Amino acid sequence: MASIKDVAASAGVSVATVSRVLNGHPSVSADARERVLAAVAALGYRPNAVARSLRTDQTHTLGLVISDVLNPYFTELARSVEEEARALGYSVIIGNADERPELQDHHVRNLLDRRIDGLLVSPTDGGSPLMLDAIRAGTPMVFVDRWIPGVDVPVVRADGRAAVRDLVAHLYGLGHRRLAIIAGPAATTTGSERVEAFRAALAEYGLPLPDAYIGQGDFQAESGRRVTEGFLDLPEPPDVVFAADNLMALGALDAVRARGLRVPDDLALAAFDDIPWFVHTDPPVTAIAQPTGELGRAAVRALVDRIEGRTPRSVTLPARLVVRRSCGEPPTPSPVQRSTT
Amino acid sequence: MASIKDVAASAGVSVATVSRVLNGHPSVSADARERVLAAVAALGYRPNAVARSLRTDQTHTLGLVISDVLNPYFTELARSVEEEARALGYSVIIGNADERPELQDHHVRNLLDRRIDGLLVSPTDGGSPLMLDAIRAGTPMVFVDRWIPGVDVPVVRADGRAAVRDLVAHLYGLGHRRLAIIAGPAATTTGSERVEAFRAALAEYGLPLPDAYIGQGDFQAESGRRVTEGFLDLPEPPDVVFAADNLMALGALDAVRARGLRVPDDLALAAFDDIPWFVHTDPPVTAIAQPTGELGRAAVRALVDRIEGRTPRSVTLPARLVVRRSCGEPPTPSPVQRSTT
DNA sequence: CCTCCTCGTGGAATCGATTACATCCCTGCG
DNA sequence: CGCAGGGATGTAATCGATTCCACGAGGAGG
Repeated sequence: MASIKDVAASAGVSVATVSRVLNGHPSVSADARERVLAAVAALGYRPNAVARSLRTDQTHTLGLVISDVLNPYFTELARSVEEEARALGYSVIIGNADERPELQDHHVRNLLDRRIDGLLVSPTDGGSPLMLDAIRAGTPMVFVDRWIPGVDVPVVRADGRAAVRDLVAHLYGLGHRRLAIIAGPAATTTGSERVEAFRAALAEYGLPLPDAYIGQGDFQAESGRRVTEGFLDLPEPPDVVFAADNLMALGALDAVRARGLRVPDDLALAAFDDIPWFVHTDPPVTAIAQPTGELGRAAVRALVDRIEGRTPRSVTLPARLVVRRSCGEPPTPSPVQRSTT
Repeated sequence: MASIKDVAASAGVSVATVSRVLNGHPSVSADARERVLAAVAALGYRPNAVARSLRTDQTHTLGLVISDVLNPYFTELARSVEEEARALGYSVIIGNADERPELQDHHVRNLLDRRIDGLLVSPTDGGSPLMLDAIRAGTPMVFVDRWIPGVDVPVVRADGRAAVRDLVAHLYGLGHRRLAIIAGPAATTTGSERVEAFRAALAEYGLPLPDAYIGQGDFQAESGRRVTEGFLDLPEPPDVVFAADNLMALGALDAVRARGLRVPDDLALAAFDDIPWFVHTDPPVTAIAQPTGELGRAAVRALVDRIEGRTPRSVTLPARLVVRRSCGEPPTPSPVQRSTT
């Protein structure tokens, strides 16, 4: 592969001049510029990004470590992150942690070794020593969706509290009184926050949230299935389960179906995170939708602000309830937004 | 960030010795090795992958350019690719082409500039000049899922012909005679092959495939919707539509639902690519399942073989029919595999 | 006891870019 | 006509690693 030296030789100039032409430096004669450009075209020369990065100490690359690529929510997030990054002149390397802290560390280490300019993380746990070190060392970082409490890193996320309150209102209106939740890992902020929001909303209606109605999941489908089976085996099973993410809702659906029971008649279901498939499941699933694309874009903007020396801001956007049929018919005629499809 | 020089200074040895220790070169005294390791630990030193790559001309990185990250099939593919690559000591940079040739070129160029060791591509079109040049220049490359005819690049893919035949047998057995297909872009191999396999299978039953029953889609949900509406507007609408990928099937479902019609009574539906959600849609969707994980792993192995100087092999694995309820009840009692859930 | 290897080690070149600094030439002004 | 200033260009240092080569010390064999 042709290098800058080959171009210089072919154009009859020095490498410095070639570099100047390529970087738009003003003081280059029209003649030299022309010859260089011709040589570049003739040789099909492309600058070696590796060499450039070594010299400039910039890779124009962002790292994105997400909890689970198979989760459509994170897929959409990754997509919007890449789009916005591309628009700002950055590439993105995605690391999939699969909800496993040691895999998350693997990716963080790998990305750091590659000298990415900044890191976007949706932490799988409360923060490994590695991650804490990276923050302390000043690695530009932004948390997205989930975060690690107690560290000074901007956070871009959705606030689901109002939507959870709307959901509980909706459920209460439909006559449900025994509400259960499939929680995410307590080590994640989204895992614990969603339970707290749910508990607070229930309290407003004087409803309890007994321990037996809090199932411990791990944001994966299998745990949703297991927890739901546990709920159904209870002497007094809940009327509704609220899954803290879409994959656990899928697992819950599996479990209900495997028992030959029906949603919402035997057990109602709602989920955090809305995805296109929820429109077409049997029945369509009532869910809390996050502004996923906007979160991804805002996260990139914050990170690039930090990288380029501006002051990044934390961003919190509201989530909203999308009522479908999985909690009972007909939906209460309320000001709450209805699904359009 | 500490460099190899800092380590050398702190250990009281030369950079050459540090490098030898780090790379497991044999001729280093136990004493020196110990001092170097201590210095590495004390400084928290991590080798700069950028510098190393410049010198060794290897990045230990694979590029993966896929057609659409939002398509669960490709997400699963990406995941298995990353897993296998990691197991073999490589990282993966994913580029999402969004079914747009110019975006595909953007990513190929970007990956080439970063001097990735090899490229895994699921081409969105018949091959841009850029891609053809890269192949000619000897870039290690492997096609996965889709490929470009006429070039000497190993292909890892699933053969769906037998499964399509099984599907047509199933449909015929249920009494369907007017079968239509939502095709993918003709410029992609999977786009045209699936139509051909469908046409061939229909011919075995003496059924025609009129042009009006071939809808041109682009593998995205919206096109599935549009094409399905066209079918429904026909003076003689089809009994069944077969969508060439899962997203167009989703669009078809949307279209049917928007008209207040029902699957399978008013229009039966089958899809190429099986995904977890198809179990829970209303009704569960009959689909052709590819061995996605195995495809991803085989593709990585082929590419790494090529990179490390061994001879890569093309791989073709069979797809299989998974019967559910979207084409009618009850499924014919046939030797064909039934969905277990 | 001398020579020859081998082992451990350091010095320095190298990968492909960017960029500070030096140089040269030309123009404009006093 | 001479000198200052600025534009165009080249030389060389630099980024952080790897690796070839040379060198010194020490052990083995004659």
